[in-house]
Amino acid sequence: VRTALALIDRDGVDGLTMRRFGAELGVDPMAVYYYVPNKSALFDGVVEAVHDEVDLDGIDPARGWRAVAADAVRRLRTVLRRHPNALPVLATRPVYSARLLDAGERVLTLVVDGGLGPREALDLVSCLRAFTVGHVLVELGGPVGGAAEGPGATAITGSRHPVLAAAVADGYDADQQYEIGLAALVEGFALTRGAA
Amino acid sequence: VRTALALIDRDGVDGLTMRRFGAELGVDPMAVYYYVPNKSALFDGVVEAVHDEVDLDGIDPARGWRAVAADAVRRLRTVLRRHPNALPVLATRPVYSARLLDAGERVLTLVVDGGLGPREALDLVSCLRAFTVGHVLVELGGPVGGAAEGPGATAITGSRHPVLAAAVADGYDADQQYEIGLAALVEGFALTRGAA
DNA sequence: ACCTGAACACCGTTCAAGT
DNA sequence: ACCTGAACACCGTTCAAGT
Repeated sequence: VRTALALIDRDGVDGLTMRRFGAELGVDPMAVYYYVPNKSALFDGVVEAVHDEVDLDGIDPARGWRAVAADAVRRLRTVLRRHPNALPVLATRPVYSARLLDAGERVLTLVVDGGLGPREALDLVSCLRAFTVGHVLVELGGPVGGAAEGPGATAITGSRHPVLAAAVADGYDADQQYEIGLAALVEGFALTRGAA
Repeated sequence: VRTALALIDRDGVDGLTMRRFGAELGVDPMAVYYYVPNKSALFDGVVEAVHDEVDLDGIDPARGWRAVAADAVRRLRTVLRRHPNALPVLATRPVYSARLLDAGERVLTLVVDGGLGPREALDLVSCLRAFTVGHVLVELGGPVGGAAEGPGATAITGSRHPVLAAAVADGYDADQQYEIGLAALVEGFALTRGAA
């Protein structure tokens, strides 16, 4: 599974091929099928492997649920950005393995220990997670300010897109925007669902 | 392009094949290449087609930027949910066509007319968009409360996942959770970046 | 200008066969 | 138990050829 992830990191999702995978392992391509039922299961393994990189240690519930939830999801973001090629797989494949369920429980427990009710914790973490995945998805898709690659790409023109141009005028920083959204989501949640 | 989207809606992303596409059009499979350079361009067309379904008419800036932004993104969500099979394509492919840029400008203009600065409008809409796409992505991936399909799927067990079990105890409603996150993001944005 | 069909270099997966 | 290799039914794309 580790080699599968490495292959995706290097060559993209389409670069992971049962044949290439076998070659990388120095083995007949079809030998893989003895250990893995099919390519789909291999992808599931990759999803788990990426999530395993998220380090939840050292998050202190005593700092309160806002800090806990924000930190947990920041760490997820860091890992996601480390594997840009694997992200489409992550975002697209729902995997309900015991390992992933355990990780979810762990995060929720931290947030609950930070002072939120179970239901509120789940809603908050789910929303933060959705925001994080979505944000990294567009960030890695290319800069919002145009400059996109490929044919058919169009740049922002001040005459045709005055508001967009004005918005992007003094730069565009994905990290900064992520923090803005993160803060808004957490504070807004406190406001509308608020506990302490 | 319309038939391409229909094919995806019916048979999934992998169901869209140049050969099948040609067949659906009642034409030699390879005739498609006269009109479209490659499959990638066809996908770009599909992304545009889906976005075109988002109806921005009748959103009244007079109701203020909060209502405008929330409504715009709710309408996006409705469209995304209408094309579950196309969503992975949407989420994954950045397309910077003139058409999509125009649509973005239009939304931003509405929000700015609703009383927000250009930069704030871009940050808010980007974050809302990321949240919306991410949320629909997990919603369509399957219910969070387990019940996932496929082998290796595990259910939540009260003993192993007490917090998760407690959180899901009285049901789980994706629409409701989306509205919670949406409200939190908008209100939190008002709080931290606030204009009127 | 528009379409055809053969061909090329790949896929994922199955399966009988080897050790 | 673990690996091989031929085979099957597909892919996307190119290209010479037809009308």
